Amino acid sequence: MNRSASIKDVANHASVAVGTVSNVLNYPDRVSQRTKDRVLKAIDELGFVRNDAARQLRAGHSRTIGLIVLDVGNPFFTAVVRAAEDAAALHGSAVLLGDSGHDAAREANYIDLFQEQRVQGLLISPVGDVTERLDLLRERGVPTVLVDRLADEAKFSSVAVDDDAGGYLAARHLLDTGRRRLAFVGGPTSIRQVADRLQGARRAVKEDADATLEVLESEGQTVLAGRSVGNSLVERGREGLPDGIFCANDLLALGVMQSLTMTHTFRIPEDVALIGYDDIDFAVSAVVPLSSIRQPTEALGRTAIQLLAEEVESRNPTHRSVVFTPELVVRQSTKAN
Amino acid sequence: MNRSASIKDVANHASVAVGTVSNVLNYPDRVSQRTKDRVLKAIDELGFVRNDAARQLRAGHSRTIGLIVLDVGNPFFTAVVRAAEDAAALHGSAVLLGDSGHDAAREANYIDLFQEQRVQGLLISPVGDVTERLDLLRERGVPTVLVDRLADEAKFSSVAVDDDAGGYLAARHLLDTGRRRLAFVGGPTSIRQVADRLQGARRAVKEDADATLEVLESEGQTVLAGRSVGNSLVERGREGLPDGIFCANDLLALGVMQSLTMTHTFRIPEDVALIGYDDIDFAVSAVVPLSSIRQPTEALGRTAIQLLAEEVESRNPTHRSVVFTPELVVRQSTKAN
DNA sequence: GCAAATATTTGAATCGTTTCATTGTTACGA
DNA sequence: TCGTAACAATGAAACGATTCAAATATTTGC
Repeated sequence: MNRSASIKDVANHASVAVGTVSNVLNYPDRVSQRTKDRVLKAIDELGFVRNDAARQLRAGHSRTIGLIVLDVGNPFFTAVVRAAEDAAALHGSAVLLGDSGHDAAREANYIDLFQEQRVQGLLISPVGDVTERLDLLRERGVPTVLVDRLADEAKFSSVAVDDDAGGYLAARHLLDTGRRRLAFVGGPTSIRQVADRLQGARRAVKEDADATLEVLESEGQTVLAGRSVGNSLVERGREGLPDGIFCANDLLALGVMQSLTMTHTFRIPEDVALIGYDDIDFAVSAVVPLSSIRQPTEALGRTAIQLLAEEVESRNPTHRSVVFTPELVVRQSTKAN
Repeated sequence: MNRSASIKDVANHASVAVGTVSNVLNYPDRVSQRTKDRVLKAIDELGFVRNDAARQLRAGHSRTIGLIVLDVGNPFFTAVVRAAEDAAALHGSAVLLGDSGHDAAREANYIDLFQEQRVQGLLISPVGDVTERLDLLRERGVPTVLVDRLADEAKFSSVAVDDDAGGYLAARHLLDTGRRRLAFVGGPTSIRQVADRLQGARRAVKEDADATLEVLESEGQTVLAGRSVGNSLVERGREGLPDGIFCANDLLALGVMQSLTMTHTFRIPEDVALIGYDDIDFAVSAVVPLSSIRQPTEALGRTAIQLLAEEVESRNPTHRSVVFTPELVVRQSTKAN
């Protein structure tokens, strides 16, 4: 069997018209039970599978939406992807996933590919700035929603998480559990996420007159970078040590934790409380389970799809931006003394 | 601009025939420079983008291949995905990615979707056994390659990694660095990967008459499961302790490491050597950098695409299975005494 | 048993591209 | 000047599904 069966083959085999087969597939109520049975039997016998290309051609658009993420390996995006897939399934569409890997050229490739596929719309976490190509897409009327990046509402809808609020939440929690000499670990501050989280932390500390915040800039956002910051803290000795540390992400926090616990000079949370950001899977299984700030990834993904659906349905292009507030997850590393 | 421009619009605008526009797009050499310029100008002015559905319909197949993985969050699959995308790009095709999340229903959905899309072929890490649906696909002549699972060569091509060899490699390394009382941590042994790795370790231990292997079954493959095994080892005290531990994956190994280092009774690697499996990103940044067994994910992805290309091109269905040998990565946790 | 109303079925037209046999054009050697 | 390649451009036919006005069957009410 070389060429797969078409609707015409099914029609012949069941001795009906092609339109009838189509009706069985799309409007079963219009067809009598008898013919429906015959047609379904023929479909089964021939192993007929709808040709989506032909269907799309006629319909003028596909039933898929494009999703371009910066890095499928990042648990944050993985979760968004999953939520988006599930939400899209409810709308009867499927998600085409592209991974730009922070590479503008790959991103451009995917944008072009998805445009040729006539996707219903596009969800994208853009590499760097909103590019020309993306603007062009918008002008051509392809509904587009930016993910994890705030956008000019005149141009795009977008969903993002409020990092300032997350920073505030983390610092507020440390303060509320009695800590007074806080430290922020993260860097470089040129990264928007890091800067916003720090700003939120500053805001919380200002509210308590007797509290202080020290900034320890790290070289990157890895476990190793965290460990190196931790080591410098250990060298300082007991008197200079902050009693509450907020790390810009969980990897940093795990590194700091390794340094502090290895020496056995400091106990977490008795001597120092420690909180991270992102609530990655490893947070719960750290030596001391790590408190963290959780981003509502499922809601983000779901909302992205919903905004996209709104754009697709409404003819006139009004855009919306939705900002989510992250959530505090308390574990042992910040238990009150 | 409501409906996007078609090739016919371009033809009118440039005052040429539709066939000529098509030639400019597909066989630029057949067209004179003068008309080519005119057509390209028209394409640009109208913002024409090829409609892939129409192209596919005519061609009878798409330029995409489907890839269904068990879990995009798993670093192993993420790496395979990336390699497959790059390799496919070289062949001029794009990858449609689906995440079954170990769920047979989602897997089935993707198989159906991809079939409607008339993908050129399918790469799949099946949930559980090779299902009926997959067999059907094969019978319908959709080239299919199984990833990370050995297959009956009469039916499918496949790429996989030799877990027995990996187990052997890990145990052999412990033995070669002077360890004699080995322990294997992993479970449940009903998982093929776990069983194979254990079997390989047994094979290595048999080669050294004075060496022993003890099996410590864990409840799952997580950090917590590892920690609980580790704790029971600590309770045993110094005399009963193995001097070399091989864990069925890195998460387990990290858990065991946490237990042993926290108590400060045992040192790694001086008292106990520890080796994991998978070489996840966290392995290098553990408290004691963890030795591990690395799977050649890039080669796996690349080869999967290549096998698929072979199936697509050759009319007669001969299948190949490629088995990769994993690689030992030595770090501090198994340094010789 | 008949007309009207309703339910079912039909099949030609359409979507946008590629293909390919045909026609038109140019250049060159005899 | 003519014949013949070689090259360019043409446009109708095909791909497979959906749509919809028209044709045909069936049911209903009287």
